[in-house]
Amino acid sequence: MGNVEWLDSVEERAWRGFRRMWIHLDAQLARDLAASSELSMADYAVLSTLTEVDDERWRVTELAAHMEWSQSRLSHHLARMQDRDLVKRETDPQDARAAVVTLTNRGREAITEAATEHVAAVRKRFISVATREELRTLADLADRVVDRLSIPT
Amino acid sequence: MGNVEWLDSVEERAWRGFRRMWIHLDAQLARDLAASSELSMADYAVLSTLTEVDDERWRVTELAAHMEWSQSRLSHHLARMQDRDLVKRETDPQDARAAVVTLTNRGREAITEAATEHVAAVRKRFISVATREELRTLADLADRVVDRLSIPT
DNA sequence: CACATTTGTATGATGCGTCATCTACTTCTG
DNA sequence: CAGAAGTAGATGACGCATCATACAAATGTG
Repeated sequence: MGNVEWLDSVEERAWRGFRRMWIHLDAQLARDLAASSELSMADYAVLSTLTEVDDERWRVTELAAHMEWSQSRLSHHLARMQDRDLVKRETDPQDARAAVVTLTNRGREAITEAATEHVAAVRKRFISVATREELRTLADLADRVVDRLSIPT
Repeated sequence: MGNVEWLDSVEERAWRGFRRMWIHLDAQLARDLAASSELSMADYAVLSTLTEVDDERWRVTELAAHMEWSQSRLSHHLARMQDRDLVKRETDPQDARAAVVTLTNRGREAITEAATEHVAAVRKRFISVATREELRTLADLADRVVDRLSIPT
C-alpha cells in the first residue's frame, strides 16, 4: 500500500490537482452565475432543489438533509432569501412546528432564467474538458470515496 | 458535443459526485485535523506552505500567491495566527513596506505534529480508495480544467 | 390527562472571507 | 530631488457558516 506516511508524486499530484480544480471551478462558476443572474451559488442550490419535486414544497429539515446543509445554515439562508422575496415559509398545517418552504414567483423566475446559463457554464468549464471515460471514472471514484466516509472506522 | 443545455446522466453523475466528494472529504479532513491538532485546515495550509522553503521566510504577497489566497484573507488569517503565537511577521529590511512571515517555535511544533496525521488522513479518506490509474486520470483532468479556466474566453 | 421527552425550527454570538479603502514606503519622471 | 504614481500590507464593514441554545409544538408515559 505504499509508505503510510507521505504521498508519492502521483498521489500528491492527484490530491493537489483535485483541490486546485475544485477551488478554481467553484470560484469561476460563482462568477459566471453572478454575471448572469442575481443569485449566489447557495441561492441557486436552494432554488434548484426546490424545483426538484413536483409540488415544490419542502419541509425545512428535509430540504436541508437533501442539500447536505445544516438545518441552521439553511434556516439563516432562507431568512435572507425570504427578505429578497425568493422563497416563502409557511407553517405546515399537519404539524405546527414545521415550516414548508416554497418558491415565490420571483424565485421561480430567477431559477428558470439562471438554470440554463449555469448548466452551460458547468459544461463549458468542466464537462466539455473531460472525456466520457474520465467522467465515469470520476463518478465511480466519488461514489466510493463518499461511501467509505460514511463508515465510521 | 451533446446537448448544450442540459447534462446527461453520465455528466450529471460526475458533476454531482465530484461536488459531493469534495464537500464530504473537506469536512471529514477538517474533523480529522481538529481531532488530532489545534489547527484548522487554513492554519495547516499556511504553516505547511511556510515549511516548503528552506529558510521558512515568505513575503506576505508571495505566500498568498503561492497559496492562491487573496492577500487580504492571508493578512487577516496571519493576524489571528499571530495572536495564537503560530507565526511572526517582521518588516523586511530590504523593503520597509513588506512583511516577512516566519514560523514561531510553537508554529513549527504544531505543523510537525499535525502533518503526519493529516497526511495519513488524506491517504485513508481518499488516496487509498483510488487506484493509481484513477489518481493519474484525476490529476490530468484537473490540470486541463484549471488550465482552461485561466484562458479568458 | 399532567408532565417529561423529543422534534422542528429560529436565533444570537462568534469567526472567517471579501471588498473597498487607508497608510506607508518605494520608484519613476522630469 | 520634488512630486506623482505604484506597490506592500493592514484594516473596517459586511455577509455567510457554525455552534449552542431557545422555544414551541408534538408525542410518549405513568
